Amino acid sequence: MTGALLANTALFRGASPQEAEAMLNCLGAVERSYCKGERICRSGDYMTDLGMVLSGSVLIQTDDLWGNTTVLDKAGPGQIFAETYACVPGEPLMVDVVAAEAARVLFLKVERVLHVCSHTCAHHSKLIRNLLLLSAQKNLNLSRKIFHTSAKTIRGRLLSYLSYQARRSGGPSFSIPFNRQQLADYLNVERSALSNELSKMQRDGLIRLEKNQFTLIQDVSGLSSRV
Amino acid sequence: MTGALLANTALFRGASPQEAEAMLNCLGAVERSYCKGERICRSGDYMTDLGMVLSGSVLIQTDDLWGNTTVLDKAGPGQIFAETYACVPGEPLMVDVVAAEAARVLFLKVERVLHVCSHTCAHHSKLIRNLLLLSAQKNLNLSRKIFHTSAKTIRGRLLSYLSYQARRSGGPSFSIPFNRQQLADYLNVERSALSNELSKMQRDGLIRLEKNQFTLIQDVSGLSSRV
DNA sequence: TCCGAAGTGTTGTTATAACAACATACTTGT
DNA sequence: ACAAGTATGTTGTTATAACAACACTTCGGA
Repeated sequence: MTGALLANTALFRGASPQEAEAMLNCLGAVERSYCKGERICRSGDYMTDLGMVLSGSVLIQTDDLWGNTTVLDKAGPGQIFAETYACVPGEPLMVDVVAAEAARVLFLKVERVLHVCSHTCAHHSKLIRNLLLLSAQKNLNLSRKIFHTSAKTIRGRLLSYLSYQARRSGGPSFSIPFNRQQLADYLNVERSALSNELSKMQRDGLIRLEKNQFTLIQDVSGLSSRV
Repeated sequence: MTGALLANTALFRGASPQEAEAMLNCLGAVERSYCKGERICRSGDYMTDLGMVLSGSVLIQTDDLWGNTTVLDKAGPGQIFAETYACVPGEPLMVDVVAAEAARVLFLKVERVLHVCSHTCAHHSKLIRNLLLLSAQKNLNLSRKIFHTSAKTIRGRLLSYLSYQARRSGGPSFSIPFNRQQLADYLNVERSALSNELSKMQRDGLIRLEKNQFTLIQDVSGLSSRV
């Protein structure tokens, strides 16, 4: 029954529902259920398994030195978490994982994922490639975030981010997947300061915006080519 | 002759020099030489190969919207670069790679790395695991940098970074692998402001420092446990 | 239709970091 | 031992973002 769900995940992509389900044995799969708010992994834990959300959702969060909790990420059905830590033995978890709502989680032993057991597991090697792909993609996302937050000013960060979105959309007009608060969090700035700067940029004729729809004006001749 | 070098790299770890060299055929290896300053990869390129530095060194750098060049990383003999992009088809390079000095670079087709060719390649599957490990490690490094630069104040960033270093060293005294400028770059702040804040923190009795040797005072009772 | 909640924009004040400029170490080669 | 260069710390000024407080808009129920 979980096979159908698994076959649709990025991790098991390429396997049929039957094949996916059949692999679970090799992978030391264990399923657990959690109540809303329950802690699934705790900062400092050493992970030997990666987690895959089967139902509900989990939050990846961290408490800073002063006890403020920040949500870093959210994983829903079919998405995996803690896989990075599980892949690097001896590296303690730097975050907490808690259930955002009632959730079922499947834990897979990374050791078993990485070492092809026998020829009965047809898609095992595809599984490893999928995991590498996920890791590389996460890598790029992290790099991009660092890239977009490296500018000192809010305007600089916005231009970096918006230029990227424009390039990715293939034109000067595009919409972004964040609301203002989320964009502020992503760029690591204050929401109200962000709103303020967006207004100024519109007044300065750099952009036009309507809700989440942006247009980059003045394709800053000569600048846009490289960045 | 390159076998001995290869066998010592993180990517080929586990293979003997002979085995490593023998694998090069399967991997579509091509060696290229570059003069100092020569551009090896250009922002926007689509990578099908990962690069491994055989000799010399290369810089991973980026030009921002205003043309300022920032060095993001440096790769020396045995280290690889652009592997993340090569692992995610269709994702254009966001950085430039240039030779920091005269350099020889080995390019390996990621497609060939990921797909085990035949049983003659004994360590091919180990190679994939090595690549995944490298990717996961890079991931953690990026996450840590984001983590340490998420605080709004310089002091907050320093406390985050220094607490981590203390935890990792297993005690309140430790030395760091950065000079002031490098630390400032890492934390994304101004060098002189960093120096200033370090002095203040010492005056405030939070830390003691002597060159790159730090001691965290007042193991901030109650706070340290989680972070 | 009205209410409340969430999202967004605006403004003024305050805290903070960037910046510039310089003084003081500390290296390193000759 | 000296000079030149690099690294680091110090200070005052200025630019900028955080913060707080509020007005305005959507939007989705009740």
